[in-house]
Amino acid sequence: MMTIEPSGNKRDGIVGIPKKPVNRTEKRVAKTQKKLLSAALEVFSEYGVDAATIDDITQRADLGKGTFYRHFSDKAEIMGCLIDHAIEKLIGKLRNVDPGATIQEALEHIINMHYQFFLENQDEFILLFQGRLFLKLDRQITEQMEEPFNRYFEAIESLLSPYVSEKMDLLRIRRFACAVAGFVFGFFSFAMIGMESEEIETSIKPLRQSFVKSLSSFLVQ
Amino acid sequence: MMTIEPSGNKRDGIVGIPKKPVNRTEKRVAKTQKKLLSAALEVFSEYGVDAATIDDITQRADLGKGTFYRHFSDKAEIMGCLIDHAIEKLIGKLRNVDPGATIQEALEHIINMHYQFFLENQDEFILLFQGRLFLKLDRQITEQMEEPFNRYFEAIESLLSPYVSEKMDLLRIRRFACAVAGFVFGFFSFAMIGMESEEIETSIKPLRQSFVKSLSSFLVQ
DNA sequence: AATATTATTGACTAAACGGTCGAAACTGAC
DNA sequence: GTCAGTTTCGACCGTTTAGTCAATAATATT
Repeated sequence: MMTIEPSGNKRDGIVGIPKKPVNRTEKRVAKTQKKLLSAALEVFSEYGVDAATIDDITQRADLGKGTFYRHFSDKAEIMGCLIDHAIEKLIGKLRNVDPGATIQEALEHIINMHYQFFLENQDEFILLFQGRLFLKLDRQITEQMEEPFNRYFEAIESLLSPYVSEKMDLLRIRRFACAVAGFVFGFFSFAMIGMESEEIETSIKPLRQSFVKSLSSFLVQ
Repeated sequence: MMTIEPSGNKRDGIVGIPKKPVNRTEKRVAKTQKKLLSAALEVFSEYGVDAATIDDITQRADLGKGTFYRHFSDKAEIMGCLIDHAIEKLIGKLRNVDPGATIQEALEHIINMHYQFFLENQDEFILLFQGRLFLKLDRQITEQMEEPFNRYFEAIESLLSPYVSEKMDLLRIRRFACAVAGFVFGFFSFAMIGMESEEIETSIKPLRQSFVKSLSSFLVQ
């Protein structure tokens, strides 16, 4: 009656339109998948992606081990789903910007949305940052991992393109995206061991202002 | 004749004064340890710390497996040595700053030295960044990992203390250190997938200038 | 209700890994 | 050269883990 589609479509179910389940079987399947995904997110952020085992995930999800393999081919695949999901959430936040905003306002919006996202979704923040590590690591995994990050870059690019002159090359925008992402990710990463969580909010404000000033001059110059 | 000292002193041998080996046995031991450390550094940065196995390390070092356990108690210990070493190298670069420099020059020096360090020691950069991940992860490992990072913070603090008023609280300096480290680490991390390596150098320059301006106003304000 | 289809289960297997230990190689002292 | 002390070696063992599969439970169809 209903067979779980092979590899390609699994991610679409999460990232794309969630296709309302119609009958009980589909509801059960959706529920199981959701349980697996949220259990994996917790476990990955607690133990680290590498240290986490399939048993950790299924035990936390209160499901049999075989069930995992009916939904995902391995740990890399479920991690890919989670990264996709997290990035899509972050991109969604970035998109709802006031169309009449100045460039400074747009920049502040970008940084604020990153800030908000990390505060609200610490697990996903940690996950994204773990994914970010695969730099020189195994090529297969790396290339698979980079794709959602590229979508993220493109989202920032399209958000800023209205503000820059048409002769503005993509390279500059990409540089900007790197700088913002690096600043925000990196700042929060370090802030988390360097200061208490309540201090982060007060300390980010003046720095953000200066950073926005720097960035806007970097963009128009 | 010569017994390898237990746990505590192993790190000193790397970080502190390297104590010249006098006889052939000590030379051999030093050489073995060096082989293990550089093999581990390569393997960690290629496969990731968690994915790397002891066999990976000893095979790359062309040594027997038992030899590893004669020098290090486990993977965490050898990683601790490598992180110590990398941070010490970075701190060393930070220290040789012109005593008569202005605050802007000092800030640029800090950023430049980070930049230089990462260009010259990509493996160690990746290693430090992997270490940075252990945020919510297992407490024991986390606390052990944070100690060298705190030394790093302190180095930046002492470097800047001459320039700020004596009423300047440590918290502000720590915030600054977080911002610099986050900016540099994060920028390079993202730059490595966002742009080609030759572009990084040209793109960091204008951004660094603006960043320095922001930071100095953040410090004096 | 009976049957078919699919999802779930968890015991099981094979492989991988961490860590050990006795043998062998190396070194220095005599 | 011999002997004692030390390092190195890699086969070995126990544990852990990824992945399988036959049995079972849940749902849909008739």
